[in-house]
Amino acid sequence: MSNDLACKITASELEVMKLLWHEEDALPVTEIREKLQESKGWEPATIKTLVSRLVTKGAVRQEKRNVFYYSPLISEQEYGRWATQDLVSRLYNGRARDLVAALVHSDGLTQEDLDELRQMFKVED
Amino acid sequence: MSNDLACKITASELEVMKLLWHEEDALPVTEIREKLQESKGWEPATIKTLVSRLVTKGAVRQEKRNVFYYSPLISEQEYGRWATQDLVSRLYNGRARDLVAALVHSDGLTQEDLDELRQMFKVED
DNA sequence: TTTTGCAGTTGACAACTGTAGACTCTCATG
DNA sequence: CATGAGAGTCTACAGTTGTCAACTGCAAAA
Repeated sequence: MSNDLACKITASELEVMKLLWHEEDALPVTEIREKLQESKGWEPATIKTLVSRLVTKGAVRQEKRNVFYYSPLISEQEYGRWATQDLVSRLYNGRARDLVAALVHSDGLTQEDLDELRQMFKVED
Repeated sequence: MSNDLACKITASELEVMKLLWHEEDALPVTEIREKLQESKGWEPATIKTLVSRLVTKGAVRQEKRNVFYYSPLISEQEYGRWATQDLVSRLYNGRARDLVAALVHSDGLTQEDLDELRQMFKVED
């Protein structure tokens, strides 16, 4: 809703973002390639395309050192909020509580989850 | 995750589903058209396409009376669960509680929401 | 019965996605 | 300095999505 452009991250691209989010520093493609090649079985070309598209979309920064280094321009939290809000507005007419309610009433949460959430709500006052 | 085929409902198609979900009975295209034409500004052709695609996908039943009547084959809850699970698995590595946590820690919930949720968690034991 | 409007079906077409090959240029290594 | 690996860029191509027009028949109105 807010950050329109940067947020149209597709499923495949998201995998790249997740990798970048979990690293401290910017990564050279080499490393991105290595990790995703193994975990996703993608060809190097595919990975290069995804990274490029993310750069074009403004979701990733390309920083010139010897070789380009890549780091996220939008944070995981930011994207998470956006994606969640998107779901909420598309499906629950903007009523976020309905999303939680649906989650609670489905089998999506373990007892442990519920406990932890209850805890969270206690503190969150 | 579960109902793979029927669940690949796109954003536009979802608008049709939402309309159908909020009706008791099956609707003839006439009515679907009227309502969406007004609320979405879509051409009749567009609406017909969306309905057809939903039928093809098995998300909507086409029932022959004088003219075809349409009704949802998957429920709003069912789809909601699927979409939520999808988000959770794509973004939060399957940890549903993280989604809720993100929601709670963002500004996505009003005080009222929080109250109601707290209530829900109390009962939900 | 003829006409006409609209439901239903097909086709269309551009943009976006998933996936990947090919080409070029540069840097490290021999 | 020459060479080769691989980073970066371009191109490609099929499938999906958002939008819609054109055609075809049926059923109601005239």
